[in-house]
Amino acid sequence: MNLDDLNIEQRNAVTQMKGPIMIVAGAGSGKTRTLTYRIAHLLQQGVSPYNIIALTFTNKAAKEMKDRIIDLVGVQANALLAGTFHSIFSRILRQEGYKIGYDKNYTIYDDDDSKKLIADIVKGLNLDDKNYRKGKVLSRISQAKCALFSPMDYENRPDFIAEDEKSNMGMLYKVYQIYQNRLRQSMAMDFDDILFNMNILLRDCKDVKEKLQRRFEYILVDEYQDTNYSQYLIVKKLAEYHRNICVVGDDAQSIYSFRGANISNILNFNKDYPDATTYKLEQNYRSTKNIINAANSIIAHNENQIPKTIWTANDDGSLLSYKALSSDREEADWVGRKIATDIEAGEVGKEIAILYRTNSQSRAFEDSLRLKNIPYIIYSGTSFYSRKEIKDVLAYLRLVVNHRDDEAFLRIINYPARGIGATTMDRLKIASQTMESSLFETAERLTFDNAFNISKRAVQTLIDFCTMINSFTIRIDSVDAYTLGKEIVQRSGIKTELSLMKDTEDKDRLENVEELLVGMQSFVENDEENIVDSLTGEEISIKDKTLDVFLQQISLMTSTDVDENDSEGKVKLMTIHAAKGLEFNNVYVVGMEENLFPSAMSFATRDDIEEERRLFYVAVTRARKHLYLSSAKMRFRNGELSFTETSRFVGEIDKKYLLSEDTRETSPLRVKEKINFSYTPREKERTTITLKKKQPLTTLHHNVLTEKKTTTTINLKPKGVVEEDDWRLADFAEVEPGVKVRHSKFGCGVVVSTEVVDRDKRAVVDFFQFGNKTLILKFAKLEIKEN
DNA sequence: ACTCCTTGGGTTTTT
DNA sequence: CCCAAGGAGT
Repeated sequence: MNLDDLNIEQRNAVTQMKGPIMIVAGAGSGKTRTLTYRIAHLLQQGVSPYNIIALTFTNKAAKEMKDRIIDLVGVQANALLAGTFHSIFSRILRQEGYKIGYDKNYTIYDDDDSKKLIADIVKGLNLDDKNYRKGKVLSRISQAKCALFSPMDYENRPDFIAEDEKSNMGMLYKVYQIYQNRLRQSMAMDFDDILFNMNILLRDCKDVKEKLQRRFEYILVDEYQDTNYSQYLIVKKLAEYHRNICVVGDDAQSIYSFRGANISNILNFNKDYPDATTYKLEQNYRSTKNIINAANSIIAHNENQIPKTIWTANDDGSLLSYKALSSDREEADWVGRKIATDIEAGEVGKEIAILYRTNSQSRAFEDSLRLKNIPYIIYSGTSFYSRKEIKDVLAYLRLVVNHRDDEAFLRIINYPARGIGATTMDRLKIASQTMESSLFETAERLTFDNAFNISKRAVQTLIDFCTMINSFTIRIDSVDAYTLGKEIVQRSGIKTELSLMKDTEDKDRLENVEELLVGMQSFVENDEENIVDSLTGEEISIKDKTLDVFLQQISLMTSTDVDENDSEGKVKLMTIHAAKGLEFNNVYVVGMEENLFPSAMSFATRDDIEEERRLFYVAVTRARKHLYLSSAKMRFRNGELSFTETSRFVGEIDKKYLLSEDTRETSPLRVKEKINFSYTPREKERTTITLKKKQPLTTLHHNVLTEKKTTTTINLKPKGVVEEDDWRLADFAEVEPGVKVRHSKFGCGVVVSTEVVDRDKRAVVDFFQFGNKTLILKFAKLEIKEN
C-alpha cells in the first residue's frame, strides 16, 4: 500500500487514527479509494479486522471494497465485517435476537408479504380498502418505523392520528398495531423491523450493547447522506464507546428521502461530535471538465447544500449532448444506434449505461438493443425473485425454515393443488386465531373430530402437508441449501406440476426454477462468504451453507448485487437510483421530460424537486467520458399517448457545456403546442384479445426471448353506431391503434396499427363497412371525435 | 374447488 | 399499460 496514491486531503482522512471524522466526498472524488485505504491502513497499524465494521450501500460495494483491501494488505482482511445495514444487522439479530423474542430462523417479509398481510388486516377490521390502500398503509407504517415510533408511540401522537384522519385512515394506528402483532406471531420482520429491532436490542440489552460497542473500535459508514433516523441511531450508539466513527457522504447525492433518509444526519454530524474533523474531497478523478462543469451548473439550482467546489484536472472532453426524439420508440432506437457506434468505436459494452427514472422505461431499450444484437443486462431489483414460480418455491423454503411464516403457508398450502380451498382455509384461520398459533402449527395439531368443522379429508391433507414440510425441516442443519432445495422442488410436486404443462410459458417457469437451483448451487459452492462470529468474538470463518442462510441472503439482495461474470461485456440498464455509486465511460440519461424526470409526484414541494435535481446530478456524474441526454415528444404511458415537454433540467445545464439538438421544428409528426396534453378515447367499450407475444425475460443469468400470453384491450364502439356530432380533423399523432376515426369516403373505423415510413406516418384502419385500408395520413383527411 | 375472464384502479425511486 | 381482485361458469 502506497499512501502516495492519495491526495493530501484523502491521505489525512486515511491516516487520522482517532476521533470522529466526516468526509464530505463529491462525486468521483475517490471516496471508495479513501475508505479502502483507511481500512487497509488501520489493519497495517495493527487493528484487528474483527474490530472494524464497514456499512455500505450494497453488498456488492462491500465485497469490492473487501477485495481491494485484500489486495492491499492480504487475506487477513477477510474477517472484516462489511455489508449493508440490513444484512449485517439481520445477521446480528439471528444471533442475539432471542433476547428480544426472536428465533434464529426468523423470516424476512418482503413488500409483497407485507402488503398481503395489510390487506388481510384491513379486511378483518372491516375497513374500506379504498381508503386504506395497502401501499399507502405500508409506506406510512414504514415511515413510523424508520423514525422509531412503535405502535404504542404512534397511538399517542395526536398529530399522526390527525394526519391519518385527513386521508381517511384514522384507524391506521390500529392497523399498525395488528400488523406488528401478526409479524411477531409469524416470527417475521419486515425490512424496517431489522433496523427497528436492532435499536431495541441496543436499548434493552445492555450486555449486547456493550459487547458491540467495545468490539467496533472503528466504524465506517458509506453514503451517510442516505441513512434514516433508525440507522443513524444504531451507528451513534455503536460509536459511543470508542468514538472512532468515520462517515462518508455527499449531501448533493441524497436521493432516498422517500424511504426515510434524512439529510440532516450529515448536516448535523458536527453537533453530535463537536470534536469531529471534516475532510472535503473536492477533486474529481472520474469525469471530464465538461461533465463536471455541467453537473455543477445543475446542482447550483438547489438552495440547500453544503458549499463546495468540485473540480477536475481531467481533459475538457466532449460536450454533453441532448437530443429530442419524436417518440419513445424513436428514442430507444436512437440510443440503440448510438450505442452500436460506441461499440464500433471500440467501447466495451459494460462501460455503457442507460439510466432512467422509472423501471417501466426499460422495455423500449431492451427491444432496441436486442434488435441490434447488443448484449445487455438489466439491473432491476427483484425481477427474477418476484416471479410467481420463484416465489412459490421460496415460500416452500421459507416454511421449511420457519413454520410460523403464515404468508408462506398461505401461498403454498394449495400449490400444487391438493384440494384445500377457501372454505377449509377460512376454518383453519378461525382455528388458528382461537388456538393463538400459526396456521402451520394449527394444521399440525388438528384432529379428525375438530371443533372447527374442517372435514376429515381436509384434515388428512393438511397433516400430510405438515409431515412433508417437517421431513425437510429436520434436515436443515445436516444438508446444504442446494441439496435440500432440489429435494423440495421435487417432492413438493412443483417440478411435476410444471413439467406436465405443455405451454411454452410453463417450460419457462420450469427453467426459472432450475435457474434458482443453480443459484443455490453457486451459493453453496462459493467459498468467499465469511462470517465472523459476532457473539463469541472468535475470529472464525464459518462456511454456513444452509437453507436459512441462503434465504436471508437473497431476501436482502440489492439490485446491483449481480455476479460480475453475468454482466461481463453487457450494456447496463438501470434506474438512476440503482446507479448510485457506479461509474461508466458512456452514460445515456433517457426520458428527459417534465412529469417523468422530474417526476410528476415531485411538484408539490421545493424539497421534492430538489431531490429530483440531486438525482439528475447523480445521473450526470456517473459518466467518465460521454454523456447523452434524450427525450421523446410523444410517449406511451399507462396505455395512453401523451405529449411531453422537455425536462426543466436540460435547460438548467449551462449552455457552454451542452450541444442541444431538438428535432421539433423538422419533425413530420409536429403536434399542436399543447403542454402535457393527453388523449383518451371517450368510448369505454373494450374488446379483449388474447395473443401470444414474444417478450424479453430476465433470468438470473441471462436474457432470453420467451412467448407470453398477453391480453390486449382495444377501445371501440359497437359496429354500426354512428355519431354525427363533434368531429374534427385529427392530428397525425392522435391517430394511434384503438382510436376511432372517420373518413370522407370510407366512413367510420378503428385504427389497427400505425408506422412511419420515410417521415410519413401511415395507418391501417379497419373500416366498419370497407374493412382494412392503409392510409397515408398526409393525404387522408381523417377525422377524430372531439372529447 | 378451480379456471378463466372481466373489471377496476394505480402508476417513482428500494432495503 | 400492468396488476390484482372478484365473478361467472365449469
